[in-house]
Amino acid sequence: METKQNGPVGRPRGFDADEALERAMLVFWEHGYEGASTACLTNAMGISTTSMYAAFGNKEKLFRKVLERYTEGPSGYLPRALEEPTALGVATAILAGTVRTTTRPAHPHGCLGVQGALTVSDSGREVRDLLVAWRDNGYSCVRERFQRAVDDGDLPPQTDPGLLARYVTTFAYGIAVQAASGVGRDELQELADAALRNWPLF
Amino acid sequence: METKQNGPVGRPRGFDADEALERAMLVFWEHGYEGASTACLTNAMGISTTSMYAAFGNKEKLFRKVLERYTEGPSGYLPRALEEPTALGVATAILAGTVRTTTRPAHPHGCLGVQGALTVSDSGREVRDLLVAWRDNGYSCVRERFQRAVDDGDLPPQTDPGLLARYVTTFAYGIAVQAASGVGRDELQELADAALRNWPLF
DNA sequence: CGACTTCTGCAGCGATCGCTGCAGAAGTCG
DNA sequence: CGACTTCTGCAGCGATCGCTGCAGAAGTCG
Repeated sequence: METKQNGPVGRPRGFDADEALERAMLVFWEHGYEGASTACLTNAMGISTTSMYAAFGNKEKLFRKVLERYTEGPSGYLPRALEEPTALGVATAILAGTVRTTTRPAHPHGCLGVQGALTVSDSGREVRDLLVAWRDNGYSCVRERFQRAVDDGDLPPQTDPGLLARYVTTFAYGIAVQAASGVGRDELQELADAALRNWPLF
Repeated sequence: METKQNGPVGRPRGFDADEALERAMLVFWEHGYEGASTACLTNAMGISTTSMYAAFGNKEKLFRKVLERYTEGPSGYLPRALEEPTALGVATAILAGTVRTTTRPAHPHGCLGVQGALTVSDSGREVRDLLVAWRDNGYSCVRERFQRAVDDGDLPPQTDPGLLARYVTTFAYGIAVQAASGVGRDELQELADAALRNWPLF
Protein backbone atom coordinates (compact mmCIF):
# COMPACT_ATOMS: atom_id res chain seq x y z
CA MET A 1 0.00 0.00 0.00
CA GLU A 2 1.54 3.29 -1.07
CA THR A 3 0.80 6.45 0.85
CA LYS A 4 0.30 9.72 -1.00
CA GLN A 5 3.70 11.33 -1.30
CA ASN A 6 3.72 14.27 -3.67
CA GLY A 7 5.28 17.49 -2.36
CA PRO A 8 8.63 17.59 -0.57
CA VAL A 9 8.71 17.88 3.19
CA GLY A 10 9.02 21.24 4.89
CA ARG A 11 7.65 24.64 4.13
CA PRO A 12 7.52 25.22 0.39
CA ARG A 13 9.41 28.06 -1.27
CA GLY A 14 7.51 31.28 -1.60
CA PHE A 15 9.18 32.15 -4.92
CA ASP A 16 10.04 30.61 -8.28
CA ALA A 17 13.73 29.71 -8.16
CA ASP A 18 13.96 29.68 -11.95
CA GLU A 19 12.51 33.14 -12.25
CA ALA A 20 14.77 34.39 -9.46
CA LEU A 21 17.80 32.95 -11.25
CA GLU A 22 16.80 34.70 -14.45
CA ARG A 23 16.64 38.03 -12.66
CA ALA A 24 19.96 37.41 -10.95
CA MET A 25 21.46 36.68 -14.36
CA LEU A 26 20.38 40.08 -15.66
CA VAL A 27 21.95 41.82 -12.68
CA PHE A 28 25.29 39.97 -12.98
CA TRP A 29 25.22 40.56 -16.71
CA GLU A 30 24.85 44.29 -16.31
CA HIS A 31 27.03 44.95 -13.27
CA GLY A 32 29.47 42.06 -13.27
CA TYR A 33 30.15 39.66 -10.42
CA GLU A 34 31.64 42.14 -8.00
CA GLY A 35 29.60 45.11 -9.17
CA ALA A 36 26.41 43.28 -8.25
CA SER A 37 25.94 43.49 -4.49
CA THR A 38 23.86 40.94 -2.61
CA ALA A 39 21.38 43.69 -1.82
CA CYS A 40 21.07 44.58 -5.52
CA LEU A 41 20.67 40.92 -6.43
CA THR A 42 18.09 39.96 -3.81
CA ASN A 43 16.15 43.12 -4.53
CA ALA A 44 15.93 42.20 -8.21
CA MET A 45 15.14 38.59 -7.35
CA GLY A 46 12.34 39.73 -5.08
CA ILE A 47 13.49 37.67 -2.10
CA SER A 48 15.31 38.19 1.18
CA THR A 49 18.99 37.55 1.59
CA THR A 50 18.12 34.63 3.86
CA SER A 51 16.08 33.00 1.13
CA MET A 52 18.80 33.57 -1.42
CA TYR A 53 21.43 31.95 0.77
CA ALA A 54 19.12 29.06 1.62
CA ALA A 55 18.37 28.43 -2.04
CA PHE A 56 21.74 29.02 -3.70
CA GLY A 57 24.40 28.76 -1.00
CA ASN A 58 26.28 32.01 -1.42
CA LYS A 59 27.02 34.71 -3.96
CA GLU A 60 29.67 32.73 -5.82
CA LYS A 61 27.48 29.64 -6.14
CA LEU A 62 24.65 31.84 -7.34
CA PHE A 63 26.95 33.19 -10.02
CA ARG A 64 27.93 29.69 -11.08
CA LYS A 65 24.27 28.77 -11.42
CA VAL A 66 23.69 31.95 -13.39
CA LEU A 67 26.59 31.15 -15.70
CA GLU A 68 25.10 27.71 -16.42
CA ARG A 69 21.80 29.37 -17.25
CA TYR A 70 23.56 31.89 -19.45
CA THR A 71 25.43 29.13 -21.26
CA GLU A 72 22.26 27.26 -22.10
CA GLY A 73 20.16 30.36 -22.75
CA PRO A 74 21.67 33.55 -24.22
CA SER A 75 24.89 31.76 -25.16
CA GLY A 76 23.09 28.75 -26.63
CA TYR A 77 23.81 29.98 -30.13
CA LEU A 78 27.35 28.62 -29.85
CA PRO A 79 26.63 24.86 -29.79
CA ARG A 80 23.95 25.40 -32.45
CA ALA A 81 26.43 27.28 -34.61
CA LEU A 82 28.90 24.41 -34.40
CA GLU A 83 26.33 22.19 -36.11
CA GLU A 84 26.32 24.28 -39.25
CA PRO A 85 27.44 22.14 -42.21
CA THR A 86 30.34 24.34 -43.30
CA ALA A 87 33.12 26.16 -41.44
CA LEU A 88 32.01 29.44 -42.98
CA GLY A 89 28.49 28.71 -41.79
CA VAL A 90 29.83 28.05 -38.31
CA ALA A 91 31.80 31.30 -38.21
CA THR A 92 28.88 33.27 -39.63
CA ALA A 93 26.47 31.84 -37.06
CA ILE A 94 28.84 32.47 -34.16
CA LEU A 95 29.32 36.13 -35.03
CA ALA A 96 25.62 36.64 -35.80
CA GLY A 97 24.71 34.99 -32.50
CA THR A 98 27.21 37.16 -30.66
CA VAL A 99 25.79 40.31 -32.22
CA ARG A 100 22.22 39.35 -31.41
CA THR A 101 22.92 38.28 -27.82
CA THR A 102 25.11 41.26 -26.95
CA THR A 103 22.64 43.82 -28.29
CA ARG A 104 19.25 42.43 -27.28
CA PRO A 105 17.04 45.44 -26.49
CA ALA A 106 15.52 44.27 -23.17
CA HIS A 107 18.77 42.72 -21.94
CA PRO A 108 22.05 44.15 -20.72
CA HIS A 109 24.45 44.82 -23.56
CA GLY A 110 27.63 42.83 -23.93
CA CYS A 111 28.52 39.28 -22.92
CA LEU A 112 28.33 37.94 -19.35
CA GLY A 113 31.23 35.61 -20.09
CA VAL A 114 33.45 38.58 -20.96
CA GLN A 115 32.34 41.41 -18.72
CA GLY A 116 31.18 39.26 -15.79
CA ALA A 117 34.62 39.34 -14.18
CA LEU A 118 37.34 40.61 -16.50
CA THR A 119 39.06 42.35 -13.58
CA VAL A 120 38.40 41.60 -9.93
CA SER A 121 39.65 42.30 -6.44
CA ASP A 122 41.61 39.60 -4.63
CA SER A 123 38.45 37.95 -3.35
CA GLY A 124 37.01 37.54 -6.85
CA ARG A 125 39.92 35.66 -8.37
CA GLU A 126 38.11 32.33 -8.51
CA VAL A 127 35.21 33.77 -10.46
CA ARG A 128 37.59 35.48 -12.83
CA ASP A 129 39.33 32.16 -13.43
CA LEU A 130 35.95 30.52 -13.92
CA LEU A 131 35.19 32.88 -16.79
CA VAL A 132 38.67 32.43 -18.24
CA ALA A 133 37.96 28.70 -18.33
CA TRP A 134 34.49 29.35 -19.77
CA ARG A 135 35.93 31.37 -22.64
CA ASP A 136 38.70 28.85 -23.14
CA ASN A 137 36.16 26.07 -23.40
CA GLY A 138 34.29 27.98 -26.10
CA TYR A 139 37.51 28.49 -28.00
CA SER A 140 38.36 24.80 -27.82
CA CYS A 141 34.98 23.79 -29.20
CA VAL A 142 35.41 26.11 -32.17
CA ARG A 143 38.95 24.92 -32.81
CA GLU A 144 37.89 21.28 -32.80
CA ARG A 145 35.04 22.07 -35.19
CA PHE A 146 37.46 23.78 -37.58
CA GLN A 147 39.87 20.88 -37.27
CA ARG A 148 37.05 18.63 -38.41
CA ALA A 149 36.41 20.96 -41.32
CA VAL A 150 40.04 20.64 -42.35
CA ASP A 151 39.86 16.86 -42.05
CA ASP A 152 36.70 16.85 -44.16
CA GLY A 153 38.21 18.99 -46.87
CA ASP A 154 35.82 21.86 -46.13
CA LEU A 155 38.79 24.05 -45.26
CA PRO A 156 42.12 24.07 -47.16
CA PRO A 157 44.59 21.53 -45.75
CA GLN A 158 47.15 24.17 -44.78
CA THR A 159 44.59 25.95 -42.56
CA ASP A 160 45.55 26.35 -38.88
CA PRO A 161 42.30 25.53 -37.05
CA GLY A 162 43.55 27.07 -33.82
CA LEU A 163 44.45 30.34 -35.48
CA LEU A 164 41.11 30.49 -37.25
CA ALA A 165 39.26 29.75 -34.01
CA ARG A 166 41.25 32.51 -32.31
CA TYR A 167 40.22 34.85 -35.09
CA VAL A 168 36.53 34.15 -34.67
CA THR A 169 36.53 34.22 -30.85
CA THR A 170 38.70 37.33 -30.72
CA PHE A 171 36.29 39.08 -33.03
CA ALA A 172 33.35 37.90 -30.91
CA TYR A 173 34.97 39.31 -27.74
CA GLY A 174 35.61 42.57 -29.54
CA ILE A 175 31.98 42.74 -30.59
CA ALA A 176 30.98 42.11 -26.98
CA VAL A 177 33.07 45.06 -25.84
CA GLN A 178 31.64 47.28 -28.56
CA ALA A 179 28.11 46.25 -27.60
CA ALA A 180 28.81 46.98 -23.94
CA SER A 181 29.97 50.43 -25.05
CA GLY A 182 26.67 51.10 -26.77
CA VAL A 183 27.48 50.41 -30.42
CA GLY A 184 24.30 49.41 -32.24
CA ARG A 185 23.20 46.03 -33.51
CA ASP A 186 23.03 46.93 -37.20
CA GLU A 187 26.52 48.35 -37.28
CA LEU A 188 27.94 45.32 -35.50
CA GLN A 189 26.17 42.90 -37.84
CA GLU A 190 27.56 44.83 -40.80
CA LEU A 191 30.95 44.51 -39.18
CA ALA A 192 30.51 40.77 -38.63
CA ASP A 193 29.64 40.35 -42.30
CA ALA A 194 32.72 42.27 -43.33
CA ALA A 195 34.98 40.24 -41.04
CA LEU A 196 34.12 37.06 -42.91
CA ARG A 197 34.52 38.31 -46.45
CA ASN A 198 37.47 36.85 -48.34
CA TRP A 199 36.71 33.40 -46.93
CA PRO A 200 38.68 31.26 -46.45
CA LEU A 201 40.47 34.02 -44.60
CA PHE A 202 43.98 32.62 -44.37
CA MET B 1 65.48 93.17 -6.30
CA GLU B 2 64.32 89.59 -6.51
CA THR B 3 64.32 87.38 -3.47
CA LYS B 4 65.28 83.75 -3.81
CA GLN B 5 62.05 81.87 -4.46
CA ASN B 6 62.62 78.32 -5.52
CA GLY B 7 60.61 75.70 -3.64
CA PRO B 8 56.90 76.04 -3.01
CA VAL B 9 55.68 77.06 0.42
CA GLY B 10 54.72 74.48 2.97
CA ARG B 11 56.07 71.12 3.92
CA PRO B 12 57.36 69.31 0.85
CA ARG B 13 55.94 65.95 -0.22
CA GLY B 14 57.68 62.93 1.13
CA PHE B 15 57.09 60.90 -2.01
CA ASP B 16 57.44 61.14 -5.78
CA ALA B 17 53.94 61.82 -7.14
CA ASP B 18 54.92 60.54 -10.58
CA GLU B 19 56.21 57.26 -9.20
CA ALA B 20 53.09 56.90 -7.04
CA LEU B 21 50.89 57.48 -10.07
CA GLU B 22 52.75 54.82 -12.01
CA ARG B 23 52.15 52.29 -9.24
CA ALA B 24 48.48 53.25 -8.98
CA MET B 25 48.18 52.69 -12.73
CA LEU B 26 49.44 49.14 -12.39
CA VAL B 27 46.90 48.41 -9.65
CA PHE B 28 43.95 49.87 -11.59
CA TRP B 29 45.16 48.06 -14.70
CA GLU B 30 45.17 44.71 -12.96
CA HIS B 31 42.12 44.98 -10.74
CA GLY B 32 39.96 47.56 -12.49
CA TYR B 33 38.55 50.74 -10.97
CA GLU B 34 36.24 49.13 -8.46
CA GLY B 35 38.37 46.05 -7.86
CA ALA B 36 41.21 48.28 -6.66
CA SER B 37 40.49 49.38 -3.09
CA THR B 38 42.00 52.52 -1.64
CA ALA B 39 43.92 50.33 0.79
CA CYS B 40 45.35 48.29 -2.09
CA LEU B 41 46.21 51.45 -4.01
CA THR B 42 47.87 53.38 -1.20
CA ASN B 43 49.77 50.28 -0.15
CA ALA B 44 51.19 49.92 -3.67
CA MET B 45 51.85 53.64 -3.86
CA GLY B 46 53.75 53.51 -0.58
CA ILE B 47 51.84 56.39 0.99
CA SER B 48 49.06 56.90 3.52
CA THR B 49 45.46 57.42 2.48
CA THR B 50 45.72 60.98 3.80
CA SER B 51 48.61 61.73 1.46
CA MET B 52 46.79 60.15 -1.47
CA TYR B 53 43.71 62.28 -0.90
CA ALA B 54 45.78 65.41 -0.39
CA ALA B 55 47.68 64.82 -3.62
CA PHE B 56 44.97 63.50 -5.94
CA GLY B 57 41.61 64.48 -4.47
CA ASN B 58 39.79 61.17 -4.36
CA LYS B 59 39.77 57.73 -5.92
CA GLU B 60 37.95 58.82 -9.09
CA LYS B 61 40.28 61.75 -9.71
CA LEU B 62 43.23 59.43 -9.14
CA PHE B 63 41.82 57.12 -11.78
CA ARG B 64 41.41 60.01 -14.22
CA LYS B 65 45.05 60.97 -13.66
CA VAL B 66 46.03 57.35 -14.16
CA LEU B 67 44.08 57.16 -17.40
CA GLU B 68 45.89 60.25 -18.70
CA ARG B 69 49.19 58.59 -17.85
CA TYR B 70 48.08 55.37 -19.52
CA THR B 71 47.04 57.24 -22.64
CA GLU B 72 50.41 58.92 -23.00
CA GLY B 73 52.41 55.88 -21.86
CA PRO B 74 51.28 52.33 -22.59
CA SER B 75 48.63 53.51 -25.05
CA GLY B 76 50.96 55.94 -26.77
CA TYR B 77 51.32 53.56 -29.70
CA LEU B 78 47.95 54.74 -31.03
CA PRO B 79 48.84 58.33 -32.00
CA ARG B 80 52.17 57.09 -33.32
CA ALA B 81 50.42 54.44 -35.41
CA LEU B 82 48.19 57.09 -36.97
CA GLU B 83 51.29 58.75 -38.39
CA GLU B 84 52.20 55.73 -40.50
CA PRO B 85 52.19 56.68 -44.19
CA THR B 86 49.65 54.09 -45.34
CA ALA B 87 46.34 52.85 -43.97
CA LEU B 88 47.69 49.32 -43.87
CA GLY B 89 50.69 50.59 -41.96
CA VAL B 90 48.34 52.30 -39.50
CA ALA B 91 46.27 49.16 -38.95
CA THR B 92 49.36 47.00 -38.62
CA ALA B 93 50.92 49.35 -36.07
CA ILE B 94 47.71 49.59 -34.03
CA LEU B 95 47.34 45.85 -33.72
CA ALA B 96 51.04 45.31 -33.06
CA GLY B 97 50.94 48.02 -30.40
CA THR B 98 47.88 46.44 -28.84
CA VAL B 99 49.54 43.04 -28.71
CA ARG B 100 52.71 44.42 -27.19
CA THR B 101 50.99 46.59 -24.58
CA THR B 102 48.48 43.96 -23.49
CA THR B 103 51.09 41.24 -23.05
CA ARG B 104 54.05 43.08 -21.55
CA PRO B 105 55.72 40.65 -19.13
CA ALA B 106 56.18 42.93 -16.10
CA HIS B 107 52.80 44.64 -16.55
CA PRO B 108 49.23 43.52 -16.03
CA HIS B 109 47.83 41.79 -19.09
CA GLY B 110 45.03 43.36 -21.10
CA CYS B 111 44.06 46.97 -21.67
CA LEU B 112 43.19 49.43 -18.90
CA GLY B 113 40.81 51.22 -21.26
CA VAL B 114 38.83 48.02 -21.74
CA GLN B 115 39.01 46.17 -18.45
CA GLY B 116 39.30 49.22 -16.20
CA ALA B 117 35.53 49.51 -15.84
CA LEU B 118 33.61 47.39 -18.33
CA THR B 119 30.97 46.65 -15.70
CA VAL B 120 30.49 48.63 -12.51
CA SER B 121 28.16 49.05 -9.57
CA ASP B 122 25.88 52.08 -9.49
CA SER B 123 28.56 54.24 -7.90
CA GLY B 124 31.03 53.52 -10.70
CA ARG B 125 28.89 54.61 -13.62
CA GLU B 126 30.83 57.81 -14.26
CA VAL B 127 34.11 55.97 -14.59
CA ARG B 128 32.50 53.42 -16.89
CA ASP B 129 31.23 56.25 -19.07
CA LEU B 130 34.67 57.82 -18.99
CA LEU B 131 36.18 54.68 -20.50
CA VAL B 132 33.38 54.40 -23.05
CA ALA B 133 34.28 57.92 -24.14
CA TRP B 134 37.97 57.02 -24.10
CA ARG B 135 37.41 54.08 -26.43
CA ASP B 136 35.10 56.14 -28.61
CA ASN B 137 37.74 58.80 -28.96
CA GLY B 138 40.25 56.21 -30.12
CA TYR B 139 37.79 54.90 -32.66
CA SER B 140 37.13 58.39 -34.00
CA CYS B 141 40.81 59.07 -34.49
CA VAL B 142 41.23 55.87 -36.48
CA ARG B 143 38.14 56.58 -38.58
CA GLU B 144 39.36 60.05 -39.44
CA ARG B 145 42.75 58.66 -40.39
CA PHE B 146 41.13 56.12 -42.72
CA GLN B 147 38.91 58.83 -44.18
CA ARG B 148 42.07 60.72 -45.04
CA ALA B 149 43.48 57.57 -46.64
CA VAL B 150 40.38 57.35 -48.83
CA ASP B 151 40.67 61.01 -49.77
CA ASP B 152 44.32 60.51 -50.64
CA GLY B 153 43.66 57.47 -52.81
CA ASP B 154 45.51 55.17 -50.43
CA LEU B 155 42.29 53.23 -49.87
CA PRO B 156 39.73 52.40 -52.61
CA PRO B 157 37.11 55.13 -52.98
CA GLN B 158 34.22 52.82 -52.04
CA THR B 159 35.84 52.01 -48.66
CA ASP B 160 33.74 52.82 -45.59
CA PRO B 161 36.29 54.37 -43.19
CA GLY B 162 33.97 53.96 -40.21
CA LEU B 163 33.49 50.27 -40.86
CA LEU B 164 37.20 49.73 -41.33
CA ALA B 165 37.94 51.62 -38.12
CA ARG B 166 35.38 49.47 -36.30
CA TYR B 167 37.10 46.40 -37.66
CA VAL B 168 40.49 47.42 -36.35
CA THR B 169 39.29 48.63 -32.96
CA THR B 170 37.03 45.61 -32.47
CA PHE B 171 39.93 43.34 -33.16
CA ALA B 172 42.10 45.32 -30.78
CA TYR B 173 39.49 44.97 -28.00
CA GLY B 174 39.28 41.27 -28.69
CA ILE B 175 43.03 40.95 -28.41
CA ALA B 176 42.86 42.82 -25.10
CA VAL B 177 40.35 40.29 -23.76
CA GLN B 178 42.46 37.38 -24.97
CA ALA B 179 45.55 38.88 -23.35
CA ALA B 180 43.67 39.38 -20.08
CA SER B 181 42.75 35.70 -20.27
CA GLY B 182 46.38 34.68 -20.53
CA VAL B 183 46.81 34.06 -24.26
CA GLY B 184 50.44 34.58 -25.19
CA ARG B 185 52.09 37.37 -27.11
CA ASP B 186 53.36 35.31 -30.02
CA GLU B 187 50.01 33.73 -30.74
CA LEU B 188 48.28 37.11 -30.62
CA GLN B 189 50.81 38.70 -32.95
CA GLU B 190 50.35 35.83 -35.39
CA LEU B 191 46.63 36.47 -35.12
CA ALA B 192 47.07 40.19 -35.74
CA ASP B 193 49.10 39.41 -38.86
CA ALA B 194 46.40 37.07 -40.11
CA ALA B 195 43.64 39.63 -39.49
CA LEU B 196 45.23 42.04 -41.92
CA ARG B 197 45.92 39.67 -44.77
CA ASN B 198 43.83 40.24 -47.89
CA TRP B 199 44.31 44.00 -47.56
CA PRO B 200 42.36 46.08 -48.50
CA LEU B 201 39.91 44.00 -46.48
CA PHE B 202 36.61 45.17 -47.87
C1' DC C 1 -3.82 15.93 16.25
C1' DG C 2 1.64 16.13 17.27
C1' DA C 3 6.31 15.33 15.31
C1' DC C 4 9.18 16.77 11.86
C1' DT C 5 11.28 19.53 8.13
C1' DT C 6 12.19 23.49 5.46
C1' DC C 7 11.57 28.30 4.40
C1' DT C 8 10.93 33.20 5.76
C1' DG C 9 11.59 37.89 8.18
C1' DC C 10 14.03 40.32 11.38
C1' DA C 11 17.87 41.90 13.26
C1' DG C 12 22.57 42.24 13.36
C1' DC C 13 27.31 40.16 12.87
C1' DG C 14 32.57 41.42 11.80
C1' DA C 15 35.09 43.23 7.90
C1' DT C 16 35.94 46.43 4.56
C1' DC C 17 34.58 50.43 1.79
C1' DG C 18 35.94 55.49 0.56
C1' DC C 19 37.10 59.23 3.07
C1' DT C 20 38.23 62.92 6.86
C1' DG C 21 39.50 65.74 11.39
C1' DC C 22 43.16 66.96 13.87
C1' DA C 23 47.56 67.69 15.86
C1' DG C 24 52.11 68.03 14.83
C1' DA C 25 56.11 67.81 11.46
C1' DA C 26 58.68 70.29 8.02
C1' DG C 27 59.40 73.40 4.92
C1' DT C 28 59.46 78.94 3.09
C1' DC C 29 59.16 83.73 3.95
C1' DG C 30 60.19 88.38 6.01
C1' DC D 1 63.61 84.15 15.19
C1' DG D 2 58.07 83.93 14.51
C1' DA D 3 54.30 83.74 11.08
C1' DC D 4 52.58 81.05 7.60
C1' DT D 5 51.61 77.07 4.58
C1' DT D 6 51.39 72.39 3.28
C1' DC D 7 52.08 67.55 4.16
C1' DT D 8 52.00 63.44 7.24
C1' DG D 9 50.39 59.79 10.78
C1' DC D 10 46.95 58.43 13.66
C1' DA D 11 42.65 57.34 14.65
C1' DG D 12 38.14 56.78 13.36
C1' DC D 13 33.93 58.27 10.76
C1' DG D 14 29.20 56.43 8.55
C1' DA D 15 27.94 53.26 4.91
C1' DT D 16 28.01 49.10 2.76
C1' DC D 17 29.94 44.47 2.05
C1' DG D 18 28.74 39.24 2.23
C1' DC D 19 26.64 36.48 5.38
C1' DT D 20 24.17 34.25 9.61
C1' DG D 21 21.39 33.07 14.18
C1' DC D 22 17.06 32.58 15.65
C1' DA D 23 12.22 32.35 16.24
C1' DG D 24 8.19 31.48 14.01
C1' DA D 25 5.47 30.35 9.70
C1' DA D 26 3.94 26.69 6.66
C1' DG D 27 4.01 22.67 4.73
C1' DT D 28 4.15 16.85 4.97
C1' DC D 29 3.84 12.67 7.49
C1' DG D 30 1.89 8.93 10.58
